Amino acid sequence: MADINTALAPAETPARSASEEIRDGVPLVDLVELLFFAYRDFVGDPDEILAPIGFGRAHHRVIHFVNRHPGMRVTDLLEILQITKQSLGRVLRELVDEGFVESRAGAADRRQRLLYPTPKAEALARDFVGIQSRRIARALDACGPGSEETVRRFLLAMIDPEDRAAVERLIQRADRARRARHG
Amino acid sequence: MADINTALAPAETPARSASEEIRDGVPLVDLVELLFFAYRDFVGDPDEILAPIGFGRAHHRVIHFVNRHPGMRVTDLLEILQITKQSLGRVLRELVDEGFVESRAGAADRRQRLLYPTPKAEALARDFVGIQSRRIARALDACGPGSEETVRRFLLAMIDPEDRAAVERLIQRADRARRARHG
DNA sequence: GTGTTTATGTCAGCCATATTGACTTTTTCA
DNA sequence: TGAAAAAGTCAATATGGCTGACATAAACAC
Repeated sequence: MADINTALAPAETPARSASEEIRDGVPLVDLVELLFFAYRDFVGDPDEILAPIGFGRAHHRVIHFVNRHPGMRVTDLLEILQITKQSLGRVLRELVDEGFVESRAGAADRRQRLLYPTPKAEALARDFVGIQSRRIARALDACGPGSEETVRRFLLAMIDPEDRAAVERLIQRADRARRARHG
Repeated sequence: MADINTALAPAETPARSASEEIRDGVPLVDLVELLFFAYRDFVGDPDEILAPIGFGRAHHRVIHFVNRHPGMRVTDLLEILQITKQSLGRVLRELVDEGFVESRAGAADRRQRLLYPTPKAEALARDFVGIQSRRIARALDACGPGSEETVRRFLLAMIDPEDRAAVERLIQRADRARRARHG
């Protein structure tokens, strides 16, 4: 198992793998671990809301994306979550059965099932985004002014390049729709 | 289900929940989704390395932390991963059986089992950190100078306040040990 | 129009990772 | 000497994934 890091190291620098790289005083391996801990607590937030109603994190993800991007096709959701339709199937059926998600045939293409949140799901999704946004707002407060844009660019650039444009379009479309509703 | 966001809104601002908050032009909900996509791809990186050897993400996490913090107690690992000892048990047994982790009794307290990586695990861990560090380095390149420290502070502040000091100590101790080894 | 492709859904079986609860062994320590 | 701590184990269960096979309805291509 050859170490491709050392193999790629430029000749003029000392043999030092990317795992030992330090940038501006910050070892990158520290950021690897901090991202692990940050995400661990970030996804733990919705658990308090989910536990009483008997839903899990899979339900949280579906409710979030269906609420934020109403009218999304099943295929779109599969691509976002990167799971199989069989995996999504069970979760989605429960959400439809219990009145959190509505599935309507597409107007233009009636094969499609477009997914919409019910008022129950909208309330739940607001709570999810609320608790996670407050965590993010607190963290940005600790970073000084202008950090919002730095963090946004960092997270976007962390996404696989081939998916990045699609994610940007998805988010921009959702923001535009929200502005149209609320000003 | 009362919306505690609006309940907490200061009187002088319009009634706008945290889920609609915009800071410096960046809607916080965008950061919620970007963090989801960023982490999705970030944890996908090690899969390429794991698949051929029949290990999963649970094995990755254990190998990473045992390698980065050698001599860690089982209890420490349980607290970091926030799983039960029964869950860890199976994964750890596999890693010990296949010669990736060594478990030695503590010198001072012989009840403790201190965990050490074998050379095999060290090589694997270097590859894990390498591939994830390269993703982070690429992302930092997209953020301009000084973003390293902003991102570090952001991620640290995302961690639950009661765990933050422990995480900082853990990372600082590992960095000191690494400097002692490599200069 | 007929045939292929697409979007969706479903059945069946399986795997990885997590859980709770009960219990044991070894060792430390008051 | 007895309680408490660190670790390990057995059993049963839940969740959230997976592959493979197959079905249906609608769109589309020729």
